Amino acid sequence: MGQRLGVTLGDVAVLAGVSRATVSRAFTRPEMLNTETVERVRGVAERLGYVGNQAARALATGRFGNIAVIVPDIANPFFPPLVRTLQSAAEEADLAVFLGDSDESPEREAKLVTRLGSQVEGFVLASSRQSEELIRNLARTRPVVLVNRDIDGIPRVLIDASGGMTEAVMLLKKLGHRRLVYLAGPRDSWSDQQRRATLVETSAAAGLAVGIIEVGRPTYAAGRDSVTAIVHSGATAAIAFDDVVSQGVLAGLELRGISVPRDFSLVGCDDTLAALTTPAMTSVSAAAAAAGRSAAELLIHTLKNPEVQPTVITIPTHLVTRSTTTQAP
Amino acid sequence: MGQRLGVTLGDVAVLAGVSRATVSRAFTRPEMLNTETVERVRGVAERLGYVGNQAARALATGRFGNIAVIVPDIANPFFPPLVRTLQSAAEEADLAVFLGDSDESPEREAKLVTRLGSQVEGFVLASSRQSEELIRNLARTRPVVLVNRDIDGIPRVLIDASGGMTEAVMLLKKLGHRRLVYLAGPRDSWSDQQRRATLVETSAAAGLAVGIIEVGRPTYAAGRDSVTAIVHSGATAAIAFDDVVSQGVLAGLELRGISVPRDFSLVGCDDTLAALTTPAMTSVSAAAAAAGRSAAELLIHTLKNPEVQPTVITIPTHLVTRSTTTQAP
DNA sequence: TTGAAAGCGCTAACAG
DNA sequence: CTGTTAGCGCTTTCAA
Repeated sequence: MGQRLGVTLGDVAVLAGVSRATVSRAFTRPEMLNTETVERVRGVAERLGYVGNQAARALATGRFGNIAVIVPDIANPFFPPLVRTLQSAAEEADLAVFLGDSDESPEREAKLVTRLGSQVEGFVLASSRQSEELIRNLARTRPVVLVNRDIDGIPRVLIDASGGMTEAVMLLKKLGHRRLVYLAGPRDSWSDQQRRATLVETSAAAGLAVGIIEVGRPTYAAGRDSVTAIVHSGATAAIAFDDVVSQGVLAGLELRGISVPRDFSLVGCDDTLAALTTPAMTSVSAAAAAAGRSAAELLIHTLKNPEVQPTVITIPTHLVTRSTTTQAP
Repeated sequence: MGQRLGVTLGDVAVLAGVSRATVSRAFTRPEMLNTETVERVRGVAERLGYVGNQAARALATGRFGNIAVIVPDIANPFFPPLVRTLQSAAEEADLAVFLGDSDESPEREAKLVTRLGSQVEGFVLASSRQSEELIRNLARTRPVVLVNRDIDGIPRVLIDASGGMTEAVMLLKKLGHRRLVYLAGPRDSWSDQQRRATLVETSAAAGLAVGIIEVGRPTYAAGRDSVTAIVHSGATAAIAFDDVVSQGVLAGLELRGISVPRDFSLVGCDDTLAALTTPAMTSVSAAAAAAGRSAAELLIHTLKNPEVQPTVITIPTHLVTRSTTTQAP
């Protein structure tokens, strides 16, 4: 059996000379009670250091006061700002947040979801790698908000990279580049699919050739190691899935004595690291912090109004031109 | 009253033709049961999609199956790798993890702790900004593991920067620098206190002058803005509280036309960003990922053996020499 | 405005 | 090996 581990509502009740129901109400429905009763009860509670037991409350109400955010890789610089604002917004609504890192694996993501499912009000799935079916099933159970995943009928916030990507292609064309490569990210990432598709279309429309190099998991090392393939491709400019990859490419290029932007132009994505490198990278903006806040607000709103139509919030992007793009050699 | 929101243990029980206790045991103590009973029960559970209710379990056992990790700023690149390994290790022990971001505020940290206190087994406080007293009180309640905070009697993992710092001072001396500055971080950070103290001592011993510039919250902007003070100080080399600050300084210096390392030498700390910059920064190593894993293991171990002596794990550091340190001008 | 009592879903003695 | 029973701490009808 569970053993007592702190001050309980009952303790407060006896000391305040009221019933347990009254103590409960003093916190959850003070307007039902005599003002002085509320004050007395709260005073006693304070003195005793009473902290409500969430588990018991959850059991009684069916509400947990928790949400979960799942990300593929918290070490990828895109996610920390997102998680940060998310948690901050959640805190304001008195929600605690579980963090799950799926390590880019759909299976681990699914496991996290079931593990957390029994103690959260709702989920924010950021860049979910799971199948649409699984996500739909989950969403039937409880509120789900997606970030950078586009599933009809489920509330979501999408960072629409197509704007920035298109600008990038146009810029590169104007600079005289004829042959580009896209350093593609994880295949089950919606962001990658969108970026890839935009790039292919826009390049075709602009009359530019575009090769695709799969780097898989978007890491610095993967970017650096893709340089061989880049050189092989004969391209004079590259657009990377994200800034981490892009930064790896930058390093790999320099390692080979290929100077950026003199010999080669480079565009990143997400603008997470771009301003920090030397030369500062041209990158597509991505407002991860804003996305986190929107996701939290969307979830909280859905929690309160379960019947609302699924909303989709689109965050537009643009190209931030810095020093890694210039005239084709 | 709470309303049923899913398949309960009772549902499984009737369908499997056993008591609820048996269903419970089929999951928590299968060795007590007939193998075939276990299989039958689990089969039924599976078919029904039964997922145990954590709140109820927690209420009955007093155990929650959750831990919390609190960080001052998840967007600071030191923490994501730490949180990542922490969560991964926790997952292996079937513990879910709450993430709290205190935004460098002791008050918010305290609030998070009380908010989460009623649903976690234990805490990992990373770079806690709280008073020693509060932490001691908390530790009386439930297991607490500290990261980069040195409180006697509480299990902790400390990244000991003194090794790397000392090497840095020695290197700079050898390179002919006579006057250094330390770009100091948050005052209530143990790491800062340790780095500051080491630097002052070592420099004195080495016969070098060392100025201290407070940058407060360790951000890129703060680092960049500290350059005026650096120039004023007359120093020829700087050691920064962390790589974020250091990177800001690097940018600020370049902005003023001060070339690193030609005109000025720079050492970062934590080695989070150092390898990524151009020029690559000399920095003190810091193994955040290892710290996260150790912290998780320490907490899990404490959870299982409540009576053990408080352990302290010290992670040594060293200087990683790259390109931002050279002969004094 | 307050109290009594039932119950949320699960676990753990204690019997058998 | 399995069932019965009594809670874990809280909320919420229902009555007073």
